[in-house]
Amino acid sequence: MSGLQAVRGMHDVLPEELPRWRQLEEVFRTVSALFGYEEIRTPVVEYAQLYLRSVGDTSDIVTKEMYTFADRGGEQLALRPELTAGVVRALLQHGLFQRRSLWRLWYYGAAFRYERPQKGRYRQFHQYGVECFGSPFPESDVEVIVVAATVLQRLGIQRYELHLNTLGTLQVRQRYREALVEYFRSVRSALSPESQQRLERNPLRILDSKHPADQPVVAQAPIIWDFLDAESREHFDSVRRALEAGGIPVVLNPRLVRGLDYYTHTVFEFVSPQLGAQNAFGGGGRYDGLVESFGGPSVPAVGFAFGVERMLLLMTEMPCEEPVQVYVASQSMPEEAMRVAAQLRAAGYRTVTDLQRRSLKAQFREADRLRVPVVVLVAEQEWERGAVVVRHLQEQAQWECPLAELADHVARALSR
RNA sequence: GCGGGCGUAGCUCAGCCCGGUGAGAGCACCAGGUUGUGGCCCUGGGGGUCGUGGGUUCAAAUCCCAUCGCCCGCCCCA
Repeated sequence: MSGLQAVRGMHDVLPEELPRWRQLEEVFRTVSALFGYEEIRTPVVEYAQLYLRSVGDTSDIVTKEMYTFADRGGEQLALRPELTAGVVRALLQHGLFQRRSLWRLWYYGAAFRYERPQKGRYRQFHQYGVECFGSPFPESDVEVIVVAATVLQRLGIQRYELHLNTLGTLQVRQRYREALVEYFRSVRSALSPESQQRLERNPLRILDSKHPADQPVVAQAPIIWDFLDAESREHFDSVRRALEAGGIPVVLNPRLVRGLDYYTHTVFEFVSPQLGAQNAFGGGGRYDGLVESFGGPSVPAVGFAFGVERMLLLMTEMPCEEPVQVYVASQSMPEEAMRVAAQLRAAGYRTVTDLQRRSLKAQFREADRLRVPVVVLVAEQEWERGAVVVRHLQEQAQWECPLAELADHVARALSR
């Protein structure tokens, strides 16, 4: 391990990629607010057992992907592998469910999983998500999905599919699970080794196995839609109708199951073929039992999370934020140039000067490289009369201007 | 955690198979051509522990082993 190297799977965000990150973050904020969602921030570190109770102990996230460690007092802590558990913990710790029966919340931050890095899969990654606590009704499922779709629309991400399914109530899920186990046992030897293991621990996950051997077996497996009771069916149909009415196209996928144990009823995933093996860049669903499983009141909830790095992979346009507007070049007069630059900044123009005492030619080259529209040239000849030269690069036009009127002249040049 | 590919200048890569000619190209960067002015062109220049460590050899970027990192698939999931 070289000392000058970021930890495996963890990445720097260099200046040239930051405009994109900022654009994402701004869209998260404005869209959340548009729907009345409030931001919540929770610690990056939690007690490790928090995740055992929420994500489920059959999930690999908990069994082998968590960064855990003991602090100096011997407490087992964990870097958060996802953010929902921490949000629920915070809500309960501060008694927020006693103050209001409905909470619309959003979060944004880093999460950590100890996995083998791949395209779109990192050990430190970022999630943006929203959670709606307090409504058992399909309107809230729909609202949350519409928030997600609005975010994508504002970011110009278009080539994706929204996959939708239902897991039904806990009872439905239980009965379906039994039927699945029975079926997969009967064809056990045809399954991949990984899926044979999953059969005991988490049989639903076999459905979205990508292993070639599993494909034909999965295609013949029982379908959850045949197990839905009236309540589950009605909830599912209602969500579908509303999304259709809202002009949000969905792909119904009976084999979509989500990794985390706490989902009931609606589950959904945003997928894109551009991402390779990690083709899902966002997902969520309803988790009515989660709050209660923490020892809290019975509060229904729906939510989703986007993987920020995966969204970045889908964003083709690079927004250019706050480009420099004026370059103050000088003929061996760095101090005067700094004063002129200060004057322009005071007038509100984003302005830079040369800091390397380079030739005029080099300064103009730099201005051109920065795509600065206007160069102000400070040179002895004009300076003696209290003037400078204003040059408009693209139009190759330049004129002399008294120092006192510089801001006006720059304004005029910039408006061309 | 499992299987495979790859690490040579800031970037993209050639050289590696058949060890030995001064470690190269394009782009980028710097300077000059234009002693008050950019983009194009010309000329020159800076920059490399050939991922790291060990081994084989008279000699290793080149062969062998280990290790770290990246990429692809499985797993997992955002």
